[in-house]
Amino acid sequence: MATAWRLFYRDGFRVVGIDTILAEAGVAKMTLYNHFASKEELIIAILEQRSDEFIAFFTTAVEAAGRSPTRRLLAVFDALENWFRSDDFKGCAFIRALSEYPEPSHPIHQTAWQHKQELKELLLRLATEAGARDPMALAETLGMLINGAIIAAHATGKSTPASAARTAAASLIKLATA
Amino acid sequence: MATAWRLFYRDGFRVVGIDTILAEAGVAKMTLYNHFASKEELIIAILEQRSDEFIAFFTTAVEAAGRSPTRRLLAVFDALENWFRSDDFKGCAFIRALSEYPEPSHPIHQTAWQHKQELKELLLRLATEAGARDPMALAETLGMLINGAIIAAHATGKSTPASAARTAAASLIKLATA
DNA sequence: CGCGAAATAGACAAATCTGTCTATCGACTT
DNA sequence: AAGTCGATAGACAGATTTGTCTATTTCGCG
Repeated sequence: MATAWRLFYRDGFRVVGIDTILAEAGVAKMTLYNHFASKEELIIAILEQRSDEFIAFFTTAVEAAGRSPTRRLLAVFDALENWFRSDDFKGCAFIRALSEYPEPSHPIHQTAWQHKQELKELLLRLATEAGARDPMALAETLGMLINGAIIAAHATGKSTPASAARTAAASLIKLATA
Repeated sequence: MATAWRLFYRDGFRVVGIDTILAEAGVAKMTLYNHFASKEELIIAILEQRSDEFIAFFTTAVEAAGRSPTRRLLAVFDALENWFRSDDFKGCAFIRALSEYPEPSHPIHQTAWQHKQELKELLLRLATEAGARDPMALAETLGMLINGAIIAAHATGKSTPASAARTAAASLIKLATA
């Protein structure tokens, strides 16, 4: 699964074949198909695993930011910047999965979107902590800002979209809690 | 090219084969390859064509919004909502192209990103008109908001992200021009 | 030590992919 | 009316795709 993740994230879900993954991982084909019924199920399992790791990554950053609700919210954007700076950053696998499987009813599309919803729930909790007038609206707005920043960082290869998003987020938080 | 666009947008660039497009369009294979050297070139030509149409779509909406700079900026978000409401809306083909060809140096990736840059330049002009203190920063922030809204609208099938983004945009514009 | 379960290599099916090539046909122009 | 240029159908190459099947080997555990 580690090999599958690496290749999928590097090149894309559709373009990477089962054979390539198996050859690189040194695993026989039947071993894979004894654990997963199809490539689709493998992708879903990987996305679910990565979703947990990702939420944990942000949660850790939030917890390390102390108790100030605003600071905790902004910690998400600082974590974003660190992520953008990592060498193998190639955008968000979930956004990319949404795009590679554009049909909203597709299981992979839904799994990817579920992750985005979970992240929005984290933002919702933080927005509520911060005493926002409309926490749901604030969470959704910040979520959109985050996804937009990820796309910009991916295409440009720079981490600057994170701080731009952070600045905007700070303004929006201030307005929403004033 | 119309058929190619329809199928690519409906199902994805990688998943739709040349043969499928040709069969549906009633065009011979050599005709295609006399005009384009490869599938990649076809995709790039389509993206460039759609980019022009898209910029025109937003420009028209802006011009129809009158002369108030703020209203003109917000007209972009109203146009967004109309777009989300259309029946065959399946997200942004350019974001999807960025995801399907995740390598930033890939010609298709670059073409798709170029469109996003052109849209940002439109926003930059409007932000300058509006007298923003840092027009570039405002344009980039609004651009991120737009891309985030597109993703949310695609995954949920609803047009509500447009108005959420519009509200946030209105706040940010007010702050940036105060 | 031996048994059972799991992993392995590798052939195989059946379909699909992009791109090339040839030979025929049709339409437009001079 | 003849010649030219482009479109067409369709075969073809060569590679690749997911998933199945079989037969062998390896490993862990009692």
